[in-house]
Amino acid sequence: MIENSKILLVDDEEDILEFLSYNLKKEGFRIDTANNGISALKKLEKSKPDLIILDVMMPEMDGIEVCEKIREQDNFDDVLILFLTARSEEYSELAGFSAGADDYITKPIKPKLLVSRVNAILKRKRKKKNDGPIEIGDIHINKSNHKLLYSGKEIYLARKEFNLLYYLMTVPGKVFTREEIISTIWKDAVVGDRTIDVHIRKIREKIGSQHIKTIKGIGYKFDI
Amino acid sequence: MIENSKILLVDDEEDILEFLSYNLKKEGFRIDTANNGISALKKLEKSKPDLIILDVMMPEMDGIEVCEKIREQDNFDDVLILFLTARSEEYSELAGFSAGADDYITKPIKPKLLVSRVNAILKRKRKKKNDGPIEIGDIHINKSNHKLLYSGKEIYLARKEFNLLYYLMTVPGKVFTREEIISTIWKDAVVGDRTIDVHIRKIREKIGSQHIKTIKGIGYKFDI
DNA sequence: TAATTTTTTAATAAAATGTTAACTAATTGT
DNA sequence: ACAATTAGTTAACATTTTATTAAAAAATTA
Repeated sequence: MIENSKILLVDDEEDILEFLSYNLKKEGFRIDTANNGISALKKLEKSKPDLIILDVMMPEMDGIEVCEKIREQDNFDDVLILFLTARSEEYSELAGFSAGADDYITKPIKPKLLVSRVNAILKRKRKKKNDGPIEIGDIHINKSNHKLLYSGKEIYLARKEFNLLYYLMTVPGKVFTREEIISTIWKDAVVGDRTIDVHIRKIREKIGSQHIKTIKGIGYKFDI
Repeated sequence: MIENSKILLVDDEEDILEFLSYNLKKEGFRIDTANNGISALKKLEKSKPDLIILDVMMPEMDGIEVCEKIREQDNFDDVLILFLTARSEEYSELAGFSAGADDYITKPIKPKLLVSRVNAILKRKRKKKNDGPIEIGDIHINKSNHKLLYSGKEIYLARKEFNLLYYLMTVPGKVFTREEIISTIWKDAVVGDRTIDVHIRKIREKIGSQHIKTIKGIGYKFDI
């Protein structure tokens, strides 16, 4: 998926467009280019990029302005925007973020860094979606800092345990089938049914079994 | 810090409260709401938000007035205030700033822009506040003179070590993922994961390992 | 430029986590 | 009640992730 992502490059300097293009194409990205803000805004509709790499310094319409214009539109809410800035322009970091940028890279651009940043940002996009903190009764679970509070005290869960409990807590009361659980917690691995049981057991060991109910023949649910 | 920030939303329209709430919770913010100025002022004390998002147009007491009332109080000097205004109300921008607002967003609200504004404004606050010295228990770290005091005696850390420790200490208790660490400490180079381990080890060598905890599969945190 | 320090990497050891298999216990349908 | 099915438990084993070295590379200082 990441390799197939489409990227729109916007810069007034042809050299830089080529440099970026070359390095990103090599990684398997699909590339469109524009050499000014106006043209970028026009191309958006057709190109439907996943990510826009935008030079801050451009004549006529600067990157910040282009970014704001994009964010004003309804249909490009989730396009990612990455700024290119000169190293010195400290100011543009904050200005860029408040205009709605997702990240920035400083020039001079190092190919390796560019690629890893682009990969990271695209990966993050798909991950983010649903991982806000959840508070149910006495249990607070927070994915962003991997913390579980149970009656106010912190309890450590290993990663799989944590993800499993978090998943069950996303919809309290709903019975998650084993199939559902496996297909979200074990995205790219094949595991046996007993494996889930073992993890459930470990969770129960730590937070008691009053909240996690077994629905025999179906699956598990988190109950208040 | 940013992910865990608490935000108080104040609007008389239930729809908007819900819309804001949904989009900000998704990003990991803790949310409180109030549907008028009076109630907001009451909730302030208990809620202790980092940021207040305030609709300008509300019946009875408008946002400007609420903002002024907040700024009159002593204990909410550093709470951030962000206004929601209709696009047309040019006037309210000025009035808002002179009432003590930190930024404003025009309706209709674009989720992506909202989130990035909120992040930007919180980041700005943190930068201002937190580039200074941090004291946690026995450890004093000061970026401006690159000094670390541990139980009163000075300990020398190389630059990367220092920056890494400082970064972890900005939000004690928060687990920083390797990704987060790399994208802030290694802004301008691509390094392998083992590199972090080595730096962590060197820090532990100097200040002991009771404070810096490994959360396997996730990252590291500084604990009191 | 040489010397020194810092940073990164690579190889390997250690530790924690994750999975399975074999067995037991509980529940369900007949 | 009794078989059949499903879940729970445990400990061994496999896998993944981190810790530790030492040494190479890069950056800094003298």
